Amino acid sequence: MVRPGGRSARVQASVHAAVRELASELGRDALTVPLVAQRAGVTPSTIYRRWGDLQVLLSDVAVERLRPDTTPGDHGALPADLTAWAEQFLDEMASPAGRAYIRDALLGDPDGGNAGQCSAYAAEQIDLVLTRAAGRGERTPDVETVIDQVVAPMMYRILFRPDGLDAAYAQRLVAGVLAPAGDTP
Amino acid sequence: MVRPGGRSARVQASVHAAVRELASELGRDALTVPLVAQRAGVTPSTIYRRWGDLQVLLSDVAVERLRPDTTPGDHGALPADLTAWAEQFLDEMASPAGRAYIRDALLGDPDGGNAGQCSAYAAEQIDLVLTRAAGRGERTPDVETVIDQVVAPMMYRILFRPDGLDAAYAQRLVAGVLAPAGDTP
DNA sequence: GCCCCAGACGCAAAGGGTTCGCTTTAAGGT
DNA sequence: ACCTTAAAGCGAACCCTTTGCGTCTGGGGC
Repeated sequence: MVRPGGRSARVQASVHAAVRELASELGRDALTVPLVAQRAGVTPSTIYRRWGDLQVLLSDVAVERLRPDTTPGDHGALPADLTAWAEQFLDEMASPAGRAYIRDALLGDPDGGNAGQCSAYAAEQIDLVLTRAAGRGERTPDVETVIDQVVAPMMYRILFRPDGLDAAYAQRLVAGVLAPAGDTP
Repeated sequence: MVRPGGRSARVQASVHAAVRELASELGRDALTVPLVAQRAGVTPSTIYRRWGDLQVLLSDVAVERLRPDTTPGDHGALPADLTAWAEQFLDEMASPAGRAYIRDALLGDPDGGNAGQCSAYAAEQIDLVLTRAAGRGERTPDVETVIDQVVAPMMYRILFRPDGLDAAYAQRLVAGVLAPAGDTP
């Protein structure tokens, strides 16, 4: 059990900070548990006991970094809102840093909880955009539909086909999910 | 440079075989480089030099296992062909073993080549199904469209949302990509 | 406000995985 | 048949990982 205000919390914060610092100083591949422990002012065994593995620790830190830090902008209409969000999402996730975080989040993930959290972040953002549009009286697709037809294709290509991803692709996906019926010849 | 018929090829085959054997005997998590090396009749340093890392080696083996071993069945019509293929794909990939292979393939993948190979396998199968349908005179969607709207959503859910995946989901995705226009109220 | 106890951390040693320089072998070309 | 070169074998040093035990923090009960 993690005690929110006690020593455990201090150790966790210190270790997470050490990971972020060292990752930016030495590069992600140079990280080792003893190195992180030293920077955090902690013994390696503490990290091994709490996280079990460097990959699990990196997964934890990655999920923190994948949490969106801004709410989707309001451009007055659903197509503009969703397009802007998708473009920003793709831009962040397709970058080398974004890819590394996604891989780390998926990697050291014993029960799939971290990956599920990432998906939940995107779902929240989309739900916010769709709810706002519905409040304006616009017809909106389902959140699941947007995830299937916009988020999933972007993620698939980020993970499996690193080439040829740009804002135009995000625009096409959004246009596809918002098109009521076959106006994409 | 890998010499196809020489000692390098024998070593590679021997190491790959050792990984498969030990993975089924001891479990995937019990694998270590020295263990694999001993079973393969090779020194550990050989594996480290060639693959650099246990994860890279596992990625190599995983891609081999993700290669489809059967050609998609011919059911006489595109909807039936594509549905059958998607159901089988989802079934194989969503299983615990399939998930483990996908993770391994993505993880130890320095340049993204292995992941790209996985995607290429699926694209080949889909292209075969679509080409056959086009030969019958049926109207067919683009391969890229099928990947975006069928393969990508399945993969996304396999990786990020381990729950609630069944054949019905695959059927819905295929129905969606084959529907000419908004007949999914 | 004090005491108690479960859980977490520090410490240190043993074991095993990883790296690296050097040597040896084998495949392919001349 | 010889030469060139890339890859594998070998061994030692280094570092990461694991584990048991003692100590300490901090929350809950009295």
